[in-house]
Amino acid sequence: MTDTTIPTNTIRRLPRYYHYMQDLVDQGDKYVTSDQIANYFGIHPTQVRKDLAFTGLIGKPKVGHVLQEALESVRNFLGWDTNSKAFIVGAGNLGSAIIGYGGFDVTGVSIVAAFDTDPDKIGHVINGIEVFPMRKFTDMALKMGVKIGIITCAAEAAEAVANTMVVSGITAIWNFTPVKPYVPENVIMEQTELYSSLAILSRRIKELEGK
Amino acid sequence: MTDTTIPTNTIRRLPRYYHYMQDLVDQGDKYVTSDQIANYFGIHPTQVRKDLAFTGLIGKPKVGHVLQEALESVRNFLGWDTNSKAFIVGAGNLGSAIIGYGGFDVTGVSIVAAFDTDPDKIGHVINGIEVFPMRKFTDMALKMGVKIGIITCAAEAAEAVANTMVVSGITAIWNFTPVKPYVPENVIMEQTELYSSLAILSRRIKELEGK
DNA sequence: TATATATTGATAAAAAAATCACGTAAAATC
DNA sequence: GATTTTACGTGATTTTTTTATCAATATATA
Repeated sequence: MTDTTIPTNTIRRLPRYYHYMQDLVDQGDKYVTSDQIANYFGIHPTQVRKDLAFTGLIGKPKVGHVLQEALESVRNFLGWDTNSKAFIVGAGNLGSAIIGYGGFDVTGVSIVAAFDTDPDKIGHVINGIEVFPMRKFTDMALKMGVKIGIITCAAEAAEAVANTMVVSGITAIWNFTPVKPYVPENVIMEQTELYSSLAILSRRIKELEGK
Repeated sequence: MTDTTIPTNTIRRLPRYYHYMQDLVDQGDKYVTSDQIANYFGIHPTQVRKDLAFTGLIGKPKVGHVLQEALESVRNFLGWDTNSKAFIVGAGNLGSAIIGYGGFDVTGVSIVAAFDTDPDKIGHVINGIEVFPMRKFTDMALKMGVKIGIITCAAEAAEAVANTMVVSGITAIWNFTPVKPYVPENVIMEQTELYSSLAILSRRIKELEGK
């Protein structure tokens, strides 16, 4: 319906609201106001309203939002209400951490198989997920209709892995390497660079010291 | 000198440029142009110029930048030229992944000790880093003058851990939990939420399907 | 039932970020 | 040596994002 693209920042903030609202439910609350959320995160109430409005949520004056409705609305908006399978390539430390993270359950994404080229890793089971040889990727992905691929291998291999993913019908890639693999336009790529966060930290420290 | 605050987005992009430029060096190049970087990342050349200008770098028309100079300039700007120690709290999957990541070397940050409350984890050595009981945190941090803290424990413990960090002289916190602990203003906090990335992915998939 | 209050959604204003456009400088070519 | 080309830096412009304002409305209270 809405043809406007959703700001990435909005999408980034919503999971936080979600988590906070879940906490409120757990402690027995039934309602939440935008001001409450804004206050908790130290951001502007109007921003929270705008963000929530994107999900189609409408609140009641003087009351705010019914938590259950709000949670559902965000869940639905983010696509967390449909289950989808993911393959992960790279069963090293980072891969294992992602596999074992557990926190993704709520997003409806479940990692169903891991892949690696290292013979020492193949055959192992991490948190219930088996590690298969990389050459089986395409076959299995096509057969199982997997659409999400996670890249946690070494940077040098990322380009090749991304290529394999594309030809295997993967339409969304979550890439943890600092490399930016070339993929067709219709493939969604989300890059999480661990050291860009560290960069912000060390830069801010430097700024502080300069004062 | 410059009293203007640096846009976070600039700081986030610079490590990517850095990595790309490092690759160019590795393949024997001596120079790089903004257009080259922009082209590689699919962004606007002016943006690259502006970003690099923040680091104080000035290029030569028709040539671009000497790679070695550019790398050094970025490194210096990001504070990657000074070594600093970090403590990590939570030696589970994610913590182990961060400890074993290795990619942080270039940033000058080195993780020197891990902490946990789980007796099963205490005493273990992960990638050369020993896991200490949490109660030793403050003592060790003060003694070693550690300024960076990384939180990879369970969300429920994050608030308490952050408090401990603050009283232990930590001035910069990298938080992987979805909780937003309260810290004094002078403490820098950088939040990496793994599932906010996943949120973007599943939302974009949904948008695509809607078309 | 009337009035006060809190919180909403919508719209306007401000701020920030990204892009464009232009003049300039170094190298390459003629 | 003159001309062309390429890439630079920077100020102006556009776009996007965030913040402020305000009328409307549901609840609580008198």
